Amino acid sequence: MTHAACDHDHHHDHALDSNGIEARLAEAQALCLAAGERMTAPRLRTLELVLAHNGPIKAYDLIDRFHPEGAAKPPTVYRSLSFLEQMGLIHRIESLNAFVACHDHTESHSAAFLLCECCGKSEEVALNLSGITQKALESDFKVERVTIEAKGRCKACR
Amino acid sequence: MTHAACDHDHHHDHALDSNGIEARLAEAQALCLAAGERMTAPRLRTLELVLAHNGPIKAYDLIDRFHPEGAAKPPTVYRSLSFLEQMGLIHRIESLNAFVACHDHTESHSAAFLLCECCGKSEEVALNLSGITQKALESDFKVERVTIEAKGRCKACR
DNA sequence: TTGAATTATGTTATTACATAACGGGAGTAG
DNA sequence: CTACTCCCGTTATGTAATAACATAATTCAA
Repeated sequence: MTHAACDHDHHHDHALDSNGIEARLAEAQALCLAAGERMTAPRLRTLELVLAHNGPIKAYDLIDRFHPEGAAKPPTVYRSLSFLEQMGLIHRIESLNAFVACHDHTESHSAAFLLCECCGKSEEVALNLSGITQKALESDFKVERVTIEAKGRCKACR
Repeated sequence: MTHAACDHDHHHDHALDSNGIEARLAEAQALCLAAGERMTAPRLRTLELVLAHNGPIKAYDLIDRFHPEGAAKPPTVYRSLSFLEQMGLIHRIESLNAFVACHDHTESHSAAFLLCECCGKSEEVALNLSGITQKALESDFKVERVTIEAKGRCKACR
């Protein structure tokens, strides 16, 4: 982790082990199958790298890690990321220019994120959108997507 | 406006006239004076351009417009933008990589934005943060800043 | 099962967004 | 006056994302 604005260690990890990743990849494949979409090799590889990283990861880090030796070309990864995002398998974090695996497949698509500026990890929380929905209504504004990102310090980094 | 994903016109404007801009610039100068900060020429020019634009504007558009002839250097504008943001005079819109003048000097710094994908304009709304605050509390997460951006269609573009 | 349409990938190049680093000048406190 | 701090101009580079076009894989209908 290259985030350290502090001196403590950042090993309060929940990283998925390889079994966990395999399981998530299998779920993702099933989901695509059900949706009539193709989970191709580069898409799967991209998702694997996102899952393996413990927190939001940058597109160019994915590009660097994509092949055992040498980097991928940017469009390969960016196209995969777009697809995965459309499928609801990952989220883009706007305020970080980064991507994180979706951890809440259940809900009505509007997640919020708690982003630790110290350790770089994120927590996805389901949020009631009533506030912004109400304001939009008052302005006769039709909301399509909502981005909610809170930056600060997580429990372990306080 | 180069946003048109539609064919109607986008002249539902509230652009400030030059008097309005002058007034806002004077306010800004007063605010800096009160804060013991310097409102220098490049900062004032940057703010002027942001105010003159009717909606979020990109840094490189500011760079292009900075001088009557020829562009400014990026650091000139980015430094000014940082300063203006710290002073609460402008907001950065994360999901657009763009900047907009702050329209609500009164409140406890957490604005939300309604961003029209059709005409490119934004509306700043004051929002109660109870939802995310509550979630953060549950996770023992210390929130520093919150980004809330809703994309969709404004009243005039429905 | 062949071939046309669609969808996805590979590749090159470019565009867009943002900051590092350094030298110099203007304001200011001792 | 001078040391200090803050800000600016400039060059260079770093980082993020997409345009455009060629090729390959998959699908589906005839």
